[in-house]
Amino acid sequence: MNRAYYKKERFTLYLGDCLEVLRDLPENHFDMVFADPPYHLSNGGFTCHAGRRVSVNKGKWDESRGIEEDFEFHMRWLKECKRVLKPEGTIWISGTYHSIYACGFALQLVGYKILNDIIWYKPNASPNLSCRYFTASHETLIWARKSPKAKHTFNYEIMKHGTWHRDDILKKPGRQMRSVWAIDTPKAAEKKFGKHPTQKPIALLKRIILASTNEGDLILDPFTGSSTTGLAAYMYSRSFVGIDIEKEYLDLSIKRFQDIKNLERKPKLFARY
Amino acid sequence: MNRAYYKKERFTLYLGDCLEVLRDLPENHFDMVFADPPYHLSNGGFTCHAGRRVSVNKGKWDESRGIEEDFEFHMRWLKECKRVLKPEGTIWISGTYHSIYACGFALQLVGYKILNDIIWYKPNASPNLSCRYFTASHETLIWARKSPKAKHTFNYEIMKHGTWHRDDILKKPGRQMRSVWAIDTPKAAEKKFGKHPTQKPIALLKRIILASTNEGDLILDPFTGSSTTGLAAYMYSRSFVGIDIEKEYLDLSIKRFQDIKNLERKPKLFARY
DNA sequence: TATAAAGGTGAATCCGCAC
DNA sequence: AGTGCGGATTCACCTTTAT
Repeated sequence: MNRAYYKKERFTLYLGDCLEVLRDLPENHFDMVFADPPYHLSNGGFTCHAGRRVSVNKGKWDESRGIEEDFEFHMRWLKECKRVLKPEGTIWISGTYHSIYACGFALQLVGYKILNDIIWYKPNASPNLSCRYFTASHETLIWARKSPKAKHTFNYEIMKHGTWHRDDILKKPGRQMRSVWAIDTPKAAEKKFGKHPTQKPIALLKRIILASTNEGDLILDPFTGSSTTGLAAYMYSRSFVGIDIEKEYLDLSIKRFQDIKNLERKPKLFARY
Repeated sequence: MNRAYYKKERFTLYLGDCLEVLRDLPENHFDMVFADPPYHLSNGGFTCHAGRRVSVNKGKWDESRGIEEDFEFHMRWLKECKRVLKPEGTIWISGTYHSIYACGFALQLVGYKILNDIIWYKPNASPNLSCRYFTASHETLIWARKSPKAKHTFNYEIMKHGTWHRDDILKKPGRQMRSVWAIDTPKAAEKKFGKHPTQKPIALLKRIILASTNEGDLILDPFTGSSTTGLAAYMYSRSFVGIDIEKEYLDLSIKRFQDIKNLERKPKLFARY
């Protein structure tokens, strides 16, 4: 068993390759997985290597190879996550078009049942500078259940009657939560300890966790990055296990976790819903 | 060569299996393809057969078989569409989570380059009756180019400076068109000649056609249904070829096309942008 | 002290130009 | 013909200044 890189109360971090760490975790163990997998080789011509972005543009043959290799990778980690999920457990996957189609198709092939796809709309997205495309201003989240049969957690009333509409122009008060959410990308205040390229806003993870888990549940993030998932889990009295291959990001996670005590003094960030 | 089921001016319909009709069309011929492919066997437990929906629920083995068969089908029609597209041509694919991940991944494997994914948000979507999921209120559209190299058409200024904001709460006037569009589902007036299960609003197709084609361009819809694509193409002086395997839907298409003359008297439907 | 206006900064991609 | 650099593009944020 891998030794934890950091453990405090209900917040645990493992340093290492996600497939290797996952193999050592017990099966039927987690209530929910949130995963923001890396893009790898395909499409963008970049891969994440030792914390730096390295060009791997080797022409069309390699690009198509990259797509297939990405897909194999997604199949592998999705299978491992399925093993460690409880039968009634669910998984969230986030991504842009570079990765989400391979992920979503792999998810279906591995046997998960998709429950919803959710669109995170970013009202404050950056403009498109090339002026030859639409301005990318959303990410896709897929929510799926391990087993086609089991009964998943969905906190319908909290989603419906919470005060989400105060920050989300698309949520109508007292109406059902829909599949498109308007949430700003993180502002400077949320990034004060350092930057992670795909850092999610805490408001997004809070909504996900409140919707699909209960107090005391155990949540896993196999590509934890700066651990926004872990912070939201901790705030709502869930337990958390995060994995990342980059020590740099785990150190950033720890700084953010230790700062939660400061956040506690700001009631707005801890508003229940 | 298949004989056209209907042809008038720039509006042509073929009756038959889309793969067979596509095989008879010349290569490097079309400027744009819009496709709303069927779900087939997987996931929903339904298949479209002779105009009726037939249950094909045969348990898990068949479900997984269905996913793979769907994928093979998507690979086939996407390859055929690639052949008939001009090098600088683009393709739009629409779908919900049941089909869009298989389609998107097949698209990438076949060698298209994804340009954007667009979210069609439906402000007037139906509520979720089970109360165990988020309310599905969007569809996904993928926009991709045949060749990774060639230069595609994108009418940036029309998208940016058009009056879209009059009907779309997410479009800011004078700002770039973004990847999430708020457009209502078709009202009764748009369905007066009959119903098609996945009929799209004319406003959606008008935006797509104005964004990604020029006057006189040739547009193909291999699963044309009630031919909303064809109507929008005709209104904007593009040429159109539609294919469907259901005679019933082609007859509906013809009724709608012949009614365009009436629409012409209603300036609102013909507003340029 | 709060609100409003004004100016500088940064992000990603493509183009043309020089070599 | 490939490489590599600089410029252009847009819009939300952040900071500074003004009311």
